[in-house]
Amino acid sequence: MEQTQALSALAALAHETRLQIVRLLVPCGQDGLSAGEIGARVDCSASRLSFHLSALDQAGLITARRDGRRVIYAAKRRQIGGLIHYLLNDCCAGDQTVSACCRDQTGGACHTASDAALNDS
Amino acid sequence: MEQTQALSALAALAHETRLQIVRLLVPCGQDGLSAGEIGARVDCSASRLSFHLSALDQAGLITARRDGRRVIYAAKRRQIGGLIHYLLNDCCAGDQTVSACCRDQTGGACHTASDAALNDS
DNA sequence: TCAATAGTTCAACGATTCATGAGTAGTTGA
DNA sequence: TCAACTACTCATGAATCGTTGAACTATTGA
Repeated sequence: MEQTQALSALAALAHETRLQIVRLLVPCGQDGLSAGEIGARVDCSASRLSFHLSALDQAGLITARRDGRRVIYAAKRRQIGGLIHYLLNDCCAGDQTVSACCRDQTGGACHTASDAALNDS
Repeated sequence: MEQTQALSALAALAHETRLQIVRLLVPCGQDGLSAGEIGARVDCSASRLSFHLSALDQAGLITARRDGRRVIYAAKRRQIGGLIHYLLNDCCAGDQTVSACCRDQTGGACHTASDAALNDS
């Protein structure tokens, strides 16, 4: 993933409704959900929903396909994984503390030897 | 990490200059860099830099401490790791495809059996 | 062909964010 | 105390984003 792509993906996710849409779509996999179903669960107007869906689409985080009179949206899980990979490896250069906290957040503690004594770095 | 916190962290990262600052600070760990050093490497005006640094600070992604006449900024790596953990586990519910693509992006291929045949979901 | 259904697009408005430059505040050394 | 240095705050104008409602397009079935 390139920086431009990552930036637009981050901007797309930095919105409550859109994050909620992604949260809904990921477990549905390729089957996805229709715009109407998403709208019913997300509770926003049709035009607003359409706006957010196209923002996610343009950011490359979801795909759209028509099925009769419905439009089905599905999460592009590989792209989402790619974004997380980018944050972890490109932006944080595979930093051990970041990786450790990414893997394990139970209790908010980090478990790498070198960071056991750190306050909140 | 809570949703509100994650949203502000995502919004903070969704900007080229701020992402660049994080990229600079993570490898420096607790030592961090002074505002002046960051400004020299990031190439933006002092006031703009200050604005971006305070945005990152408010989002909980960096810390500031004074050292003489300098102000030293350091990445809060645990928070950054927490954000990535949130994306992976809360938003994507630990989805296997997302996790696999997050771990391995070589060639852009995913390696879970169930997703080998998927196009780009 | 026509009505109903499912979604999208558009213009308009308000709110927020961004970049700039001027001015201000804290720290140091003479 | 004062000048130099380092960094922040504030006011401004421009640009972007988010929301709304009305109008539009595409599809289906009678």
